[in-house]
Amino acid sequence: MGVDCRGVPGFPGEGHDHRECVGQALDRAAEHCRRKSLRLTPLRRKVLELVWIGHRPMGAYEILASLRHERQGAAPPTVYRALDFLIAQGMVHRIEHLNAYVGCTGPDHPHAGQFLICRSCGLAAEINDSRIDDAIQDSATEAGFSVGRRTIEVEGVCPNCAGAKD
Amino acid sequence: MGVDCRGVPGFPGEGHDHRECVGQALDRAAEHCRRKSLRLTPLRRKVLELVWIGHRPMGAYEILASLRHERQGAAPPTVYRALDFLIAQGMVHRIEHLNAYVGCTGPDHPHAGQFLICRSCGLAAEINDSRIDDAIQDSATEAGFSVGRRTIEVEGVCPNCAGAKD
DNA sequence: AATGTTATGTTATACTATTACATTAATCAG
DNA sequence: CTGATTAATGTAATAGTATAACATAACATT
Ligand SMILES: [Zn+2]
Ligand SMILES: [Zn+2]
Ligand SMILES: [Zn+2]
Ligand SMILES: [Zn+2]
Repeated sequence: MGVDCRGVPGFPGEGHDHRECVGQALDRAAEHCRRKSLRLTPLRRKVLELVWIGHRPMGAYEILASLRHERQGAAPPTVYRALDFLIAQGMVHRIEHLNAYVGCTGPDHPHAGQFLICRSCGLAAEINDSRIDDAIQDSATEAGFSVGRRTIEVEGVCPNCAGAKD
Repeated sequence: MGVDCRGVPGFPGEGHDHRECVGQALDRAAEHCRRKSLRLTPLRRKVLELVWIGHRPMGAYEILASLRHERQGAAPPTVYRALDFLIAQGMVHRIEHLNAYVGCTGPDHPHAGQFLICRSCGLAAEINDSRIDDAIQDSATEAGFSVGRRTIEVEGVCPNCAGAKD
């Protein structure tokens, strides 16, 4: 069934079964909400699906445009409120330097995502590497700084795109 | 003369001579431009000075408002163009998650800044810790990803503010 | 001075996000 | 089931951030 696009870290290969990939994300979200007695409403579910449509970060207004295909009256707050919920639940991360949003593969335990973002194809891979977290923690501690939310975003070229240059 | 606010890493203490601190930043900028035959125009110099006024990230429109005190016709492009120049020369960094800009202490060799940003007082300390860079580099390499620009922003509580709680 | 280049002025607009308040839908007590 | 309560969404307006496009001015080179 192609490459497992939930594999972290890594970029999804070309052949991966993306329908399955999105389906799993939606299933995880449903299960997560069920356990926490939260409401994965049709709107929230749809926004999550739209965020997952590619493995690339999507802008809020891009999501809004898609959403309007089936929900004609949707407005910015419609999307931003759904995103707020999904982010609070760890199902979506915000990429600061793109003002864009991307689905998270492992919402079970809270974490700030660490991202590799390809400048060529736009795909984003979430890596959650404890070495990076540890290095930040060590450095901050030496400065007497108590660490909260972290933003780790690395722009560069993914292996697929680097290979394509040959 | 108080704590040296150019010391990296670290947060400037209360007593540091900030006039001197800004003066040094402007001097470094002038020297940098002289060596590279770049023009540190009055506008660019003033914007750099405004960015340096606090050790806290400043928004573009906040800079614009200050700038207008002495340059009545200033408009958004006035500020953004100066910031573009200063960023390209490594004299200023952009803090993505605040949409704000902060002066860099070491523009000599190009680098992406790593920042500790206090959620209480707003001060930003630039740390450029090779351990963090190395961890990112290692992780990216294992994913086959070639690293370009990095965004490392850590929000938390600085030692001054943590101490103030007592 | 004539020319080409870089920087700035100026106006308008695009893009991103939030406020405020009205309405609807789900939950819960009785 | 009804009514009260809370949570979610609809809707309109606005705030905040950044850029496009073109004109003018300053600077550098010949
Ligand atoms: Zn994640
Ligand atoms: Zn790529
Ligand atoms: Zn720096
Ligand atoms: Zn502080």
